[in-house]
Formats: sequence, C-alpha cells, structure tokens
Amino acid sequence: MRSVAGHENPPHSTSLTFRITNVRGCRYHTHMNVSSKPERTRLSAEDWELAALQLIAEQGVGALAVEALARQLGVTKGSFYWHFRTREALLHAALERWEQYGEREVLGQIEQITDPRKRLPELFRRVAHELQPHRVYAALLKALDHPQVVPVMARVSQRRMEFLTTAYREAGLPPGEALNRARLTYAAYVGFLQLNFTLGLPRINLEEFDAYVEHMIATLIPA
Amino acid sequence: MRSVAGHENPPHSTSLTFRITNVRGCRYHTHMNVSSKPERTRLSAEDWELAALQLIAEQGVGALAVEALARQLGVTKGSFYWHFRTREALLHAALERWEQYGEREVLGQIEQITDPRKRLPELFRRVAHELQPHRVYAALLKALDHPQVVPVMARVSQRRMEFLTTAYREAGLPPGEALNRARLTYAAYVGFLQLNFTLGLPRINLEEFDAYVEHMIATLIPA
DNA sequence: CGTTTACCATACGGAAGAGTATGGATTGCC
DNA sequence: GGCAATCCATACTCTTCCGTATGGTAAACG
Repeated sequence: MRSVAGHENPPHSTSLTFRITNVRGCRYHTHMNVSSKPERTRLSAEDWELAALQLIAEQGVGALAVEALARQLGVTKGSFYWHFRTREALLHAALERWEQYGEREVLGQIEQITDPRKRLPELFRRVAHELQPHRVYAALLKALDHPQVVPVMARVSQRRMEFLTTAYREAGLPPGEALNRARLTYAAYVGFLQLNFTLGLPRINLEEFDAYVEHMIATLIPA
Repeated sequence: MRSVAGHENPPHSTSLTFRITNVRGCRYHTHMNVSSKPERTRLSAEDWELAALQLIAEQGVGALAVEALARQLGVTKGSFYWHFRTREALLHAALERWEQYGEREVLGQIEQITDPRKRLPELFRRVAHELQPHRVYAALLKALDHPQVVPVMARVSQRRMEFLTTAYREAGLPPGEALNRARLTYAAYVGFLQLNFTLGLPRINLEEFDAYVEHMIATLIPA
C-alpha cells in the first residue's frame, strides 16, 4: 500500500550526481509520432527534464503537459508520476537544470578572452551567431507571468547584467555609465530575441544581420 | 428557433460607430470580488472588448477566459455568447480595437513636433514616462506563440519601426544606419518592457531611471 | 399597453488535462 | 532462479473551461 501523497522510494532526492551527456538517445526526436519507439529502455528523471526543456524551447512553458510529454517519450503518465510528484515539480527541476548547465557555454568561453577591449565585440558576435542555446531563454521570457520562472529568470538576468557591467567598466566606461550601458545592451538582446524567432519581424537575411551586429558593436561599445 | 451556428441578429457587424469613452464605468475594478455589481445595466460588445483588453494587460492572453470575464463583469456566459460567437472572436475584436485606438496616443503627439532633432529625444522621454498604455503591448509580446496575435504584433511593430527609421534619417543618419539604429532602438524598447514590468529586474528607482533614459538618448541618438 | 427585440440566467454536454489507484512487467541482486 | 526494487500501463476521478440549448426578464417601440 502506497503512501497517500508520494512514493516510497522515489528518486526525488535532488541527486548531485550530474550526468551532462544523455545516457539514452531518446530526446532528439523533434516531431516523432506515436508508435515510434526508438529505444524502449526505461526512463530516468533526467530524461523527463531534458525532454521538458526541449518542449519548452519549441512550444513554450504553457505547452508543458505531462500526457503530451509521455506520448513524445513513448510512455504513459504512469511513468511520469513515478519520477515526479507533480507537473510543477518537473518544471522546477527542468528550470534548475537549465540554470545550472545552460549558462557556462557562452559566458565561460568569453571569460577566457584576456583583452578587455576584445571581449565585448567577441561576445556580441558569438551570441548573435549561436542563438540556438538561447531558445529556452526566449521561451521563458514569454512565461514571466508564471510564478515559477520569475525567480530563475531574475537570477540569470542579474548575473548576465553584472557580467556586462564589469565588461563595460573594463572597457573604459565610468561605473555609472557602465551600468546604464549594460542595461541598454541587455534590453537590446532581450528585445531582439522576442522580435526575431518568436515574431519574425524584419525577416532579416544573413549578410544584413551581420551588418546589424556590427552596427550594434559600433554604437554600444566605446572605442 | 435559433440558427445552429450563430445568432439571428447579433451585433457582430463590425460597427463603425466608435465610442472611445466608456458609457458605463464598470471596467475599472482591478480586483473586485464576486458579489460586487457596481452597475447592473446591460452590456455591449464594446464592454466585453475593453474588459478583455484590461484582463490581457493584467494577466496576459492566456488568462482570457469567458467565464472569468463574465464573473468580473457581474454576468454569466449567457451574456457573452450573445455578443460573440466564440472566445476567439472576442480576442480578435479586442486586438483589432487595440490596434486602432491604442496607437495614436503616443505616435500622434510626436508627429506634431516639427524639429526632427528634437523629435527622437522627446519620443524617448515620453514613452519612458507613459509606460501604462504599453502594458497591453508587453502582454501581447509574451503571447507571440498564439497565432491570432502574431499578425497584429507584426503590423504594429512594423509601423513603429518604420516611424523610427524615418526619424533617424531625418536626424541625419544615412539610410542603412538609420534602419539598423531603428532596429536597435526598438529592440531596446521591447527588452525594457519585458525586463521591467513583467520581470522586475533591476528594480530601478525614479531618478536612476531618468539617468538611464538620458543615457539611452546620448548613446542612440546622433548629435 | 402589449409585442418585439435585446440581453441574460440556468442547465447541460463534451473535451482536455492533472492526479490517483493498482496491477503488471522488467531489472538488479543474492 | 527467485525475490525485491524499479519502472510502466490501464483505468479511473476531478476539475476547468468552451460551447449549446432554452427559457426568462428588461428595455424599446408601436
């Protein structure tokens, strides 16, 4: 007889055994139909979290439904409710995972650039051309009414803003201006995410996009 | 005997008798509970559209439910489905109303400024200090996955972008730079909306905010 | 003043999705 | 091989919300 509100021995323990790479390949089917079960091994909580993040990136937080996710993974709800106590718990775990791993990819490489003058232009160009890892961020930006994503986004945005502020200071701006310039830069980044691969506003092509990025660099970064 | 899919004589006709001011005051209760019926006159389709826009501004497009709206207006669904054929029709009407009336307030005043050099700074300062009419736009920005809002936002953003582009040209920028500067400016505007009254990111106070606006003007507008 | 029109309440049907209960299948371990 | 832990399927319940059907009430109008 199971306990009323929970499992007897569920892996809900926020296990610190992080496996970054996936053990099973079953999270790369972007649009697989039902009756396509690529690998019918068992699932882990991590699989659910990664699939949740992928679904969030593609269709937004509002589309995160457990039965839809189960269909996509080739199982039913019964599997889900063994790994997670509730849908809210899955969202929490997925957001936590994203906050911990999804960051270092961009900011980690930039910190290795020693010359402070070269750092900001390189950051701009890299972010502009590697927009794929920012799709989750863009999706979460549209879910800021959701109480669970607000603190996560506040922390992430705060960290990025601080990074930008110190970068502008090291580039020669006085502290007050560096903070305001960081605000302006980050707002431009966020707005660009919204206007482009959620709305497809100017439907800009590649060479024109490069010109826009260089215009941004020339306008925002002090010589 | 009513027709199967529609009403006999419903005011669905997109009536061109525009009444901008509300006839009845019953759309200003931001959080009134049930059992508070301020004025129990009858409702019109316009009342529903205005209430829908207010609800969208406060809680987003996803919160636009007909039974919730009916509760807020002190009636039941029976009223709603007399005025509108479906929920989708209400959203369409509300968006159309917003697109037609919600614009001229800002851009109309700016166009009366004759000096092209003074126009952009004045636009920046006004938009920064009258953020209230932009709450619907911010809410719609978070609903860009919704198929109904995409064309509306595309049109509105396109018009604003073109306005910005010509303003920058009249301020002395060459055409290519004017377009890119308009992109940058509008992205900063959109990002600022997201980061501030959806996320409350830097929780900036008033005098610091004024300094930020002046910094924006100094950075983005050519001397 | 009564009839028509406009507006609303009540009650229902149905779909979608969260969460529960429970038994079955599979894996790891002794 | 057998037992226990792990993972999943099936079959429910409950809630929410869209939409329909239909009768009722208040306003408009002759």
